[in-house]
Amino acid sequence: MGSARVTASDVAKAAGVSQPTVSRVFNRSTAVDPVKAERVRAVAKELGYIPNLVARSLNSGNSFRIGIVLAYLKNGFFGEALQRLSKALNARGYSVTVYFAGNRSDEVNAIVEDLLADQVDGIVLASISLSNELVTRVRKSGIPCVLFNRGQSDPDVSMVTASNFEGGRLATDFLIKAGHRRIAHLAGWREALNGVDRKNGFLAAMEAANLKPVACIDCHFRRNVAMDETRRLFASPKPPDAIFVANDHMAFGVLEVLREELALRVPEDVSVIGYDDAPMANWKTFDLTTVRQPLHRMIEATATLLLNEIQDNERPHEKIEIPGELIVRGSARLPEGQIRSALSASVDAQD
Amino acid sequence: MGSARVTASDVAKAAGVSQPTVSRVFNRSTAVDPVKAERVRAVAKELGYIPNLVARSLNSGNSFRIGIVLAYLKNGFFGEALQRLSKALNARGYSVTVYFAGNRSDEVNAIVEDLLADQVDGIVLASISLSNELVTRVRKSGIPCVLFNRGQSDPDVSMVTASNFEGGRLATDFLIKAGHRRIAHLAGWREALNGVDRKNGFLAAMEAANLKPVACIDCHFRRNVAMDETRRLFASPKPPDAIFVANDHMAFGVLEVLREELALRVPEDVSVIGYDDAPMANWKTFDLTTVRQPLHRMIEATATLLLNEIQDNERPHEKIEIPGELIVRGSARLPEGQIRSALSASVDAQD
DNA sequence: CTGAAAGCGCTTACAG
DNA sequence: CTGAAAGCGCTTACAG
Repeated sequence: MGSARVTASDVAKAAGVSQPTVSRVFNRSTAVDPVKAERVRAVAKELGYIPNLVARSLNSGNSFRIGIVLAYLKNGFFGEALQRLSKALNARGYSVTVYFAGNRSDEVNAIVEDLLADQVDGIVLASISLSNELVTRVRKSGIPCVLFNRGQSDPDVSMVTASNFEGGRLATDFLIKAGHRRIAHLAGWREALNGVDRKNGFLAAMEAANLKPVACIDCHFRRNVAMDETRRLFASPKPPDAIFVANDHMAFGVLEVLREELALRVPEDVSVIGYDDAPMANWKTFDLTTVRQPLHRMIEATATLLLNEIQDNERPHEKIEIPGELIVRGSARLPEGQIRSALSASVDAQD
Repeated sequence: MGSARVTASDVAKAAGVSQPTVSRVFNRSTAVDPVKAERVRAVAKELGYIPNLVARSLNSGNSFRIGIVLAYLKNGFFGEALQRLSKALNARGYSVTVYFAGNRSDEVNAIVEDLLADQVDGIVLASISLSNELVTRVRKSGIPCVLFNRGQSDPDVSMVTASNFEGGRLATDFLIKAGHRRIAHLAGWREALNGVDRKNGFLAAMEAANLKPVACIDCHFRRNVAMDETRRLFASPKPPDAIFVANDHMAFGVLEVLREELALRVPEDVSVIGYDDAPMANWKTFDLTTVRQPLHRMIEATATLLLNEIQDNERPHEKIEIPGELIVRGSARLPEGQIRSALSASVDAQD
């Protein structure tokens, strides 16, 4: 219970070897006589010895800890991302410490100090709404860092994003092919490349089809704003007949306004497409056609990229774009001849 | 950039004092001559010195890290809990490392080893579905530990829960007062005291009113199971006219079945009450009457309890119950004369 | 393959 | 108030 933890020296004494030999058995840096190694392992197990990672950190210079900085976790997407990232990094021998950052300048300072004090080996910046100041400060620290799902034009950082431009185009093309001509876009946040790219994909698709957007409005990725803008759109003389929304979270709000307040039918009166394929998107309540963020592959790419940079600090920065996929459900009209994905039913398994 | 980190010795040299003096300035263990202290701080700032917490850990025996063990983060409740807990502990000088535990025995072993290797000062076990084996192993490790929102009958651990029994009674009384007589309960998970207490509150309220439950079914806190059981209930000759559901996540599924599949009106045909006041409960789409978990106070209690145990390992274990609150929205009929809470509109602010 | 030695960057008695 | 010294539990050249 309160008894002092077993150390390598305790094991060494009990096994009749030197402490460094015990160390070698556990970090396999050098070959050890198999017989002795076996004995050490047996004694260690008996005594309940577990190497102290703090001590290892101090002289190896590696803490085997990764800091992940988030803005909030209400959006289920980031919760899942955190869980998967944590598992992926654990599997590679790292533990994950979380830091929640507001956007106030003093908070940014505090977070950066914490990351440095904690000696993390690498950092994942994982929320769209993290300030550029934070990114800059982290870069200056020299600690390897990857932006997850948060593009930035600055070429001097590694990042992993979904191919948001392509996704925006995919969604918009789908609406156009279904015969929609009056299409609006409720966009993300102009400060986040993420949303900007989706918007640009939307605009490109519209232009290619010679269509003018009914509207294209920055909603800051906020549900309430998207709901207000929807009300406004439908208060106008010529409302849209289709809306591409920059993420699912906002799209759920849009659906609510359309159905509950405006008594419109979806998709008969209005088609709606979201972005993310959040866990709730396949609930019958929403049945949302959306662009899936390939989370699993994004996480793997992030973990791999980060560990590569940790191993080789001189490594050039990389940008990895993971292509998305349109998940067809009931909230948007189908193009001539197209049938629904068979996907929606199978995804709910884990909840 | 790649340059070596500034150490206390560097600062000492530049400030013309000894290294321990620098240390004293930063950990305020002993008084230091104010003039020198000022000089040290100035030099430290100039050189960008930040004390290395890993080194401090090694000899102080405190890592200033807390491990929080979770099962999953899809449920927004835990995401928010994690965020708040992290902030609360950060404010007290601790960083938070996350560990995701499955229920397989080998996973449990791995997690416990990781927690020990990482030298966390304390542990929060924060998911209903964590195995008892994990709890036992953690307790045996002697590391201070608090169960968050996961009751257990074993008196030998500290825990913080909402008063689930009271909450269950509160919800059920409300239904009874509104005139319901055919009430069913879709329960949580018999292995989790959490759900069991809610169920017992339900049963107590029913008995006090001389009512027999139409049904009382274990749904494992799983949305899909709750949906299936709802279908089954309404396929029976005498279905319920009110359902108390053990958490909001399941209640959302119940509402979906009632409205979309069975074309029933809520609350005219059936009243529904959930539990948690999850962020989505106040969306018009759901408008769910529910028992709010007082998350903020639960988090504060958890942080305080844990730090108390860290400071005094001999401290007797405590169980803290935080009373809940019924949030009245549109999914349940109102008792004679009662009016809706004015709350639902004000909560959405942050999303 | 292996032990003695030095050292990672701090904290903390111990003298003064 | 402050410096010299020892030590936290490991890893890693260095000899052998």
